[in-house]
Amino acid sequence: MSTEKRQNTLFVGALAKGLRVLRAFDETHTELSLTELAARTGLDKSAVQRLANTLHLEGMLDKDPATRRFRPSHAWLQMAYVYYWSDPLVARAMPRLIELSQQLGETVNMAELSGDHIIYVSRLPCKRTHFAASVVGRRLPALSTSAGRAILSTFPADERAAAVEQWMLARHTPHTTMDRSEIAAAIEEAVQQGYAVSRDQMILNEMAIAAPICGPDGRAFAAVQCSVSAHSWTADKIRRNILPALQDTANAISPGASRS
Amino acid sequence: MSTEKRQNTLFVGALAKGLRVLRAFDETHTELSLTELAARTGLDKSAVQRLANTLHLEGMLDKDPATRRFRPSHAWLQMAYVYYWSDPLVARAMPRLIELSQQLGETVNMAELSGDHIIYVSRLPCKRTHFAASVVGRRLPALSTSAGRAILSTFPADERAAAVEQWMLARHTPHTTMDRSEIAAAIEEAVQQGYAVSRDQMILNEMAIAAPICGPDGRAFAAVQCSVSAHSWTADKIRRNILPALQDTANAISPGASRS
DNA sequence: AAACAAGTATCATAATATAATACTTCGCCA
DNA sequence: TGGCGAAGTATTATATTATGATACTTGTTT
Repeated sequence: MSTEKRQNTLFVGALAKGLRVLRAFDETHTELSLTELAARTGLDKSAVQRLANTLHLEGMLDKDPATRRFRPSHAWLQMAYVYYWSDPLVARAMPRLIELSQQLGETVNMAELSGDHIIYVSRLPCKRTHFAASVVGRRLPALSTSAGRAILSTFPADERAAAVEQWMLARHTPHTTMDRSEIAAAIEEAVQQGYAVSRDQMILNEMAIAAPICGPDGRAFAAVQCSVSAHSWTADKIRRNILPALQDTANAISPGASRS
Repeated sequence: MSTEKRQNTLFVGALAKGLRVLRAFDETHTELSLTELAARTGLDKSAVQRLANTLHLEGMLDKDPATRRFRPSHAWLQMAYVYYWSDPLVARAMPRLIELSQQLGETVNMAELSGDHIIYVSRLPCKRTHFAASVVGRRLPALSTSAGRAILSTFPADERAAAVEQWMLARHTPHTTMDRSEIAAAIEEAVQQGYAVSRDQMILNEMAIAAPICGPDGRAFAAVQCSVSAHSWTADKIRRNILPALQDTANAISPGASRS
């Protein structure tokens, strides 16, 4: 794309284009034809033909013989499997997250910071919920999530300020906070309390509470989060019934804490 | 690799090599240096340098600035996220799997057939368990799993026979059944009963029971599975306490069944 | 049945991936 | 501390190979 990359002899354009084909698939584009791929990637029809064909032969894309449309293959799931083994936090956290979800009987998630987004790494749904809330790998703007705010609350003040100013925001519900000073206030509250609570940010009637998972330096890179329905919970009830176990779990996961 | 692919003008070698770099990572190789990548892929050092660098720039590989080693990035998780949206079975199954796991209080999985393997698509762990058993995307030889056998049990007799004969087997525990006639017998039992039970196949002291998720033609392509500890369960208790709900769930998920 | 759109195949051309090599940095052991 | 060796990084001439225009085939629509 940018000239720097193209000029660089250490950059393999064909590979980058292949990845662009893979990235053409998303939540709303789960099955794409050749021409749709060409349109979405901005690549030449012939190029897409060759790239998609290669990805198909290599098992990265399934092809419906009837419609000739491409879909993500099981290999996309396997990539997550390999990721899990590569992330030491997951192995450390999993047993405690399971315990927590059993104890609370409510949906428990773990999220990691990924640029200015958080990404859900582990999800243990306990209640029927909106599909997107039960699937790993989802990325959301960190500023709009309790997990992101909990993580940010462990950063030095200047970094917090920079993040609140610059990190992206996107409206997901009519009540998503788009006012950055409000977000700053929420984060400062999290700094004081050691946890973050949010409401109606991503889904209506969803309340979430998150506690940071801190490294030895006190800086968080992940958070344990619990989301509940506002129909059956209040902020106060959450603080009384969820917060203690949530915080214990986050602390137990934090590297530096004693083993099991 | 094979000459057919290389000769084909519709095959982009550079992309295939890039994928080979990605596939160099697995459970036991979660972090690789340039030279290790070259060794594992069989590619030239310079080629790996260019490919890995491209994957890094495109956000597919993280690079530890200190050790210069590459690791799978969060993008690997996002691929799973996109996969989930592309697989209609997942959306259909998720709420019922959650319900089932809550009802049973035991680990519930959904697996799909993928060649001669099954792949875990959804996992709802309820008890502390071995890490690999709590992570999606794991592929296991279908013949050695209750899910695989349950799926196979819905196939016509000749296909069952061919699978039992040809599909791969791998020893995972001292008790993994390596005798194909024993496996054939287990599958015939599943044909009669409509579900499959297995024991000690992948993990010692693990018992599993699986019911097929069938298409309108009666042929299964996935299964709901429940795994429990042999310390607290017997085959009989499983049949009494787990099977009914498990089968109801599998049937409810099967396309053609009435909605919700 | 005709017309069109989408998928597939072919090919000359030039762009670009290649791999040899040289350079730099890092870690190890004397 | 200093020097050796291995690993990572950068450069370049060469020819492999990706490109995209074009022609062909299929199958869908009106």
